[in-house]
Amino acid sequence: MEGTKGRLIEAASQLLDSGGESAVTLRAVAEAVGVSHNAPYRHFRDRNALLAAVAERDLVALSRAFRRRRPSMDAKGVLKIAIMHFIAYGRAHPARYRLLFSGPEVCVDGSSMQDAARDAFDSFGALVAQCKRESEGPPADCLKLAGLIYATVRGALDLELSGHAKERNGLDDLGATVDLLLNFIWPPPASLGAARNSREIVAAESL
Amino acid sequence: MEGTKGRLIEAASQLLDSGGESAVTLRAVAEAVGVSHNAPYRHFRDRNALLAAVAERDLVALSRAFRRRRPSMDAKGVLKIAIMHFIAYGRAHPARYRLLFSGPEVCVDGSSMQDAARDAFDSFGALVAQCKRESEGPPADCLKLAGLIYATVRGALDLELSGHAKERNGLDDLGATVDLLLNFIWPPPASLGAARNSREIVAAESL
DNA sequence: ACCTGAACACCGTTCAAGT
DNA sequence: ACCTGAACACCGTTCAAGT
Repeated sequence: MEGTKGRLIEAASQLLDSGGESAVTLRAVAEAVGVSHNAPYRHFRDRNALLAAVAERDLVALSRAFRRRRPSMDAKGVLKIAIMHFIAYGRAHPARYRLLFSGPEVCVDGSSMQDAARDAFDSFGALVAQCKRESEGPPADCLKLAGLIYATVRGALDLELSGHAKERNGLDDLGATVDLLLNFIWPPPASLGAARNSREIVAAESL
Repeated sequence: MEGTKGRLIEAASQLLDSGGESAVTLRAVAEAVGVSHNAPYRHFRDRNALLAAVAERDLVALSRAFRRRRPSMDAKGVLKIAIMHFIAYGRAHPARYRLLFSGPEVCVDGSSMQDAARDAFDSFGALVAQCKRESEGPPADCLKLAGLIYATVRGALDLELSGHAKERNGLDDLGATVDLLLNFIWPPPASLGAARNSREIVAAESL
């Protein structure tokens, strides 16, 4: 983590947080680290490669969070915590979050960032698989289910970060939107008249 | 639509399609229209304002598509067509699509782009409301439902456009992902052993 | 192996004029 | 009201050297 390369990545991360992507100028990054304005070219092919390195580092951190064990919790709880961690990351570092998913501009083909993204999704998929094992679930393919949840969380978070999530379009409460989806997939125990048929009640008992 | 202003917007749109956002340089736009490199400043406050104008124009077109009447079709069919239209737009014009939702960078506060975005979502919400009226649905708030569907479609489409949707993460088929969600919300008629209880069968009859 | 300084082409933006 | 040309500060990138 020491060495100029690591410090360049760290400086770029901080500039993303403080000023957005447009503030991440190779010259500003270099100055923050204390090297000449083109020293970064000894460590990264170009500006996009530096941004990709930042993204990869965050993806690895997300993967690790998704894989964290929580012994005293059921699978659905673990999944929800993971989702909330993801949301918290996006809210705290919107510019970096956007970087992870900003298409081929940054995501140089064949880079290790692709691997990191795959790894993060796999870890997420494992959480969904565990839910499917523990709860009475729908007959849907587990992979498709993970993809659906992942897409919804990302979509709702993107909408919030772009300022398009307002009260008037039912997206003001990110947690509520995610809960709505999860409750469609794994209906919760009967309560408040939400139970509409015996299947749901049986599912509730089986918890 | 004639006049330099309209032609600047059109030129910017084409540059977005052909070269991505980084290709939309005020100088390139001006040259495409045949004016001097800073004539755009007579029509737009700065580069972001021009991009916002492109986004607003696309949002208006989307609104209109969402409001299009389709007399011989049930509400769920109309909703699915609207979603597919949205997806087709994103696939055909990825850079412009991304522009619609790229946060406060482009979306100048107080601009009419905000209004256009609200209008587009309202039109979409009306389609969902019609579905709720026609089909036996869940007890969820209609606005929240529209928000959930909107977020999922956007999330799945974003993932596809950024190249993160692969077969291995269950997001390779955008239509399938959307169907999966819609079938959770409004269970389809019994078929292929998908019906699990009487509620679903009753719902099927009521179509 | 890593860094520096000068240089090039390009860009957003401003300003003083022009019609 | 709309446009032009020159100018400024800034940026990514390259290159010839330096240690």
